[in-house]
Amino acid sequence: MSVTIKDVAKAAGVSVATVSRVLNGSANVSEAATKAVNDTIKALNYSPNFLGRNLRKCVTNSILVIQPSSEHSLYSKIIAGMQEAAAAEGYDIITSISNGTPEIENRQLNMLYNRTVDGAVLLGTVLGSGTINSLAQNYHIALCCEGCQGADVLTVVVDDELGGYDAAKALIDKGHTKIAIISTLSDTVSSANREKGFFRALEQNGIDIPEGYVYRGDYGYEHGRAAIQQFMALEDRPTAVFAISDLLAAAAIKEATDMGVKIGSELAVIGFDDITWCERYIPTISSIAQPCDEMGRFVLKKLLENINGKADDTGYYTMKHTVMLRASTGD
Amino acid sequence: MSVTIKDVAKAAGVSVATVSRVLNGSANVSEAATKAVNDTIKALNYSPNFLGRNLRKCVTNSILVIQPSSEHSLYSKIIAGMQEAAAAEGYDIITSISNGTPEIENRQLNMLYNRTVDGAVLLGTVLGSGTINSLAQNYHIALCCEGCQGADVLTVVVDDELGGYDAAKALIDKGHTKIAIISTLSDTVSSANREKGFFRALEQNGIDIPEGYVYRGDYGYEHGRAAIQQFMALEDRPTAVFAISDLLAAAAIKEATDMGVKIGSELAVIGFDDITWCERYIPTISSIAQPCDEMGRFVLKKLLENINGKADDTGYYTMKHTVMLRASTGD
DNA sequence: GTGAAAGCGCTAACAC
DNA sequence: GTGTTAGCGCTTTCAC
Repeated sequence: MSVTIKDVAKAAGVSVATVSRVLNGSANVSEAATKAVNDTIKALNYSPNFLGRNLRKCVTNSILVIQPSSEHSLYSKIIAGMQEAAAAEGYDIITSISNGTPEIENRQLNMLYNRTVDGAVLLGTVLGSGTINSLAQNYHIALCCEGCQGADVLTVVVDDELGGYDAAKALIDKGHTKIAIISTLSDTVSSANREKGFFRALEQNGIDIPEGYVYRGDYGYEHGRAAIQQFMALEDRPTAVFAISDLLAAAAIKEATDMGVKIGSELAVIGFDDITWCERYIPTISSIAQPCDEMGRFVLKKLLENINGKADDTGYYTMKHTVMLRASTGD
Repeated sequence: MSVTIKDVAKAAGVSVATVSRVLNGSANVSEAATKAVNDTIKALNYSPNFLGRNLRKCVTNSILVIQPSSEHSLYSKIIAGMQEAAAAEGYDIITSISNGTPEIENRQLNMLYNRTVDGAVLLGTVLGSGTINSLAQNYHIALCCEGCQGADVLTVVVDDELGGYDAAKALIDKGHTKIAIISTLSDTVSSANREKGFFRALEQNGIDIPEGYVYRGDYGYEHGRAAIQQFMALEDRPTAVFAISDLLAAAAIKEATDMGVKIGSELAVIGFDDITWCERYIPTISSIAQPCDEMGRFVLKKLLENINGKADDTGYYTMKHTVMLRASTGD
């Protein structure tokens, strides 16, 4: 069917071994042979079949990245960083989308079992520590964006606690004392930590938070709207809101705007992640920016070190965020 | 290193052929043998190495999808449809991001050359017809979202011309006669067709369009803003705008809002694609919705038919859009 | 500097 | 119903 290394060898008048050597840039090949091989490769339009190569070498030079959704610019930016670091070492990144369901995520991990990839990075995984730890025993994996309590694997996340703290601090610095939070019922480490930081800042500043100022739903857009309905129905309305994700912040802004509440002056809103739409929204949304590019590059570099046996790092790394103040928190 | 089919055969007391038969659900295996094999597979925690299988069978059961960006919900939705159709036939989808640059797109096509995938779908490709046609001679590929003039390959797109027509028609039906367009200088088939449909609707309704009502830049957000600046500086301002993408529509809305122009009443805006943020934006954005899921399923089904030799379809298919009217075009 | 040959893990004739 | 074996395309040891 297609042209193989044998065809090249025959046409070039050398052995397959020599062709292979040229292909892999091996030292001991005469200049004449190298030229002959390269010429016939071009002439026959040959490209090596990686299935053969990979089978032989027991590596694939590709890394699987599983993301819950492909619509989240946070993930996109992190993956861009990964691609950069991967390319630098001759690796390919291939991505797949789990929809945030453990079944699909598990199915996609098959690529690890069947040796189609050399390792995997799980973005915002929904798997439990048991699964992850047993996985890590046989394969090279890393977590990014979302840690997993009790998982003993390479993990790279933003400092969620400090981010939550700084979000609250930004609101406090603007003079707010009636500060609400839109969080989630899910027990992800990231949201728990963002919450924790938020409450720490409030406590540290002697601000207490009435029960009605806390809304917990899930990550869906409707919950941002529902939160605002709850807050605005209170006798003593909050003047500022921290949403643990930008999507929830956008939803909150939308709902408040629809209710005639003026964002910025009457109600300050700050989100988390700094997704692309923050600066496109009306008004632009203040947020806590994750160092996406850096996180992506870092986790991939570390993972490749593990894969190549240069390290065996199961460290938990937190990276520094940036506070982005925009119109949604007023001038 | 890892457990192979041989190990399973030995442990189960059968030949590798029998194990392979069980693995592939082949008929002629006794119940006893099947049980023995399945038990040892479980006991040894065996999973087949696909590199071996794929090399032998000369197939990988995976399809590459190249997208310009992973931040565009249009692509995400289409890929979701593809994944559905692929899974139904036992295929995996793997995606990669080209950043809309031919160099990266070309590099990613290596997976086709080196037999890592059985075929590829190019979303919004930036490659020329020459490249695509020669590619199609040796590999199974399809285009989706964005056609390519002169490319003789399976193509699935929305009916851009009719979409542009209907967008203009929606504005005309609202009583507008001063209608501007934000388009692009790039020569993509999709934007050309959207424009064409737009002008056809205007002409058909006896509306002519002053030079200043046409803005052409690129797909970037800033261009939506620049367009509004151009329009609002005119003596005779337009009362409605068609933007050939939702991003440009959002930018236009943002700029107009910043200028104090009331969207909906003073200026109607309609976009194209119906990305997720259309219904989250303030105001919500009217748009022309592509039938993403259907397009994804369809193109993949067709591609797999080509791959499996059931067809050799290089057809150009256009799918029907839906007009979504929201707040940005007024009540 | 080069070639012969073994073998990576698997499937599919083919023989029984 | 089951086993033996060739071979997919490649790399790499081992001779020379």
